[in-house]
Amino acid sequence: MNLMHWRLLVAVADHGSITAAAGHVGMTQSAASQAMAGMEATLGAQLFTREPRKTLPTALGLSVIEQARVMLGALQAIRSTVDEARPMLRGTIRIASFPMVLATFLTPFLQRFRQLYPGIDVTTLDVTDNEVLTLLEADLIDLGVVLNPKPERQATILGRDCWMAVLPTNHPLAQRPADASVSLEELFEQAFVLATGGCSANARSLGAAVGLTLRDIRVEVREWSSAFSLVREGVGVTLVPEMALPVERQGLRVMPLTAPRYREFALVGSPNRPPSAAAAALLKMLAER
Amino acid sequence: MNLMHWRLLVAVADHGSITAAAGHVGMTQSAASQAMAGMEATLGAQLFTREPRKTLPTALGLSVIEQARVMLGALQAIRSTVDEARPMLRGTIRIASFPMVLATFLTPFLQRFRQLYPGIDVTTLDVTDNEVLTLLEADLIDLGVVLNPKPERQATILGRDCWMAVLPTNHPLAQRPADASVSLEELFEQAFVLATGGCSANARSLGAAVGLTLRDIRVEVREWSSAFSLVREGVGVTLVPEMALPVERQGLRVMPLTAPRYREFALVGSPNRPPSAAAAALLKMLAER
DNA sequence: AATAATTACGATGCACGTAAGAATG
DNA sequence: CATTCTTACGTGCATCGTAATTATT
Repeated sequence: MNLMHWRLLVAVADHGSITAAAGHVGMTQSAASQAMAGMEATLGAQLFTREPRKTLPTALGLSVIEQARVMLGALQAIRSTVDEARPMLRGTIRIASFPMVLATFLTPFLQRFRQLYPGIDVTTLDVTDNEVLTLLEADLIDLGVVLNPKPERQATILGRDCWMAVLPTNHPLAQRPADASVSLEELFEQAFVLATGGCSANARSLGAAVGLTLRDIRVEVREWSSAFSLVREGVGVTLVPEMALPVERQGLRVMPLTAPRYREFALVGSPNRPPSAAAAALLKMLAER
Repeated sequence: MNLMHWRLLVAVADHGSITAAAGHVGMTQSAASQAMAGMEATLGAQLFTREPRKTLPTALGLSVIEQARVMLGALQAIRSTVDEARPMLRGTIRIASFPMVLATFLTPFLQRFRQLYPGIDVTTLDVTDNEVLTLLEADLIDLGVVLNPKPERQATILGRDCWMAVLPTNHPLAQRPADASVSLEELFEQAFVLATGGCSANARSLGAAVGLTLRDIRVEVREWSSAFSLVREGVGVTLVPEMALPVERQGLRVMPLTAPRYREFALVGSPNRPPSAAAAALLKMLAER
């Protein structure tokens, strides 16, 4: 009982003749006759009455045909689905992002994506946030991770994290109760260790956005981890994304901001051309996550 | 791409493993692996990603599986339909009716029925209306045609026809305009040819039902055709069912009754036992006609 | 080592086509 | 006599199973 046989069954019903149906599905009269006989034998019931000039469905045949159409419809739907998905089957996506984000958000997501779209090669570049913009502008990558995307740019949010104040345990502000917070204004008055994580979005830019400036920058470092050492040594306080916090926080007091500030990571496509089918699939999956 | 393969596809999705799915549908690992590879090759797209411990559907695979379930559902529906229809596949129905009805209503209907239920033998007996009742009562037949069934008896209407007055062309009442009618009262006053057609429902019983009696019965015959000859010869007028009218109406004036009277034919089952599956199928088909 | 998938290969069987036969109008 | 379905028979492809291979944990 092959699938072709169900097509044949419906064709016989539509044409009122095995011969005509056979021609329609590309079989011999003989093959069609045998196939129909075989189906009836398998089901153990007569589906058509053979009269000299025409073969018409029995009552049971009519029911069966109706459901056979459903079956064939589903089969056709499968074929359409596959054909429509064909552009997304193969392809390449180059994604640029900056350190931390790659490991924290992108990697687990891409693992799932690669599982769902095994034909699409996804390569990632680990650069700075400014370089992402350059690469996007030059169309050297398909997608890039940007921080705090402008609303006019269509961007898909990948995740966000919260800026946290980090102080030496013995710092006066660190003596507040367990669930206390610290305001950006207070923080900016302190001796400060400015860490950038290689990003242009850092404590300084965060302050600038609300008209605050750091009063007393003692050191400026690129690596977040360096900043934590300096804070432990009592050089100053610092402000870092939650994601960058170390597991070992001995000697550090981590406090939320009174008015929480976030940085959002989003994936954006090239500003110059629409995303490829592969990239579109990735963005769609991200949006539906 | 066999139907079993679609079952396999769904089973793989459900079990997350080709091996487990193979066992579930009764195949070897090898056969299953080959089958899946074959399906993917035929569709020209990868449906699963093979990882060492599990094989999970790709995005396309998920869509395909969804529709494959529809397909298999339809297939299962077909199997159920056939199984449920099995009692109606074979059987015997004996139907008793009386002349005219058999030819006019029953035969074309039974022709269609035999086409739709070729496994059911339908035999017909041609008897009088009284005999039908006797046969039904004695459970010697499955179905019988009765005239004007009592409402309390569950009966399926086969058809009806209209009582018509038949007069000699030169009869005084026959001189009325083309679309004129004649009342039962007028008719019963005339010299009358009483025809019965072998039925107990005839002009006399029709009159008795409304308190009229035939004033002047000149002849009483069994065959309708005999009555028409007598009317042509001017022996009297008669009242016959429309169905019984001859094609050749030379010398006859056929007029409707002023208050039309009908006789209804209906199929009823035995009053003692429920109808067989086969008989039920016939009654259902008649009711849905 | 254990589990899972793929590959190789031989065998079975099913479905097809050619061709002849039967039935019906 | 033409049309349609069925039967007979031989062939070929598809699919299956056994068993060996690969790959991963």
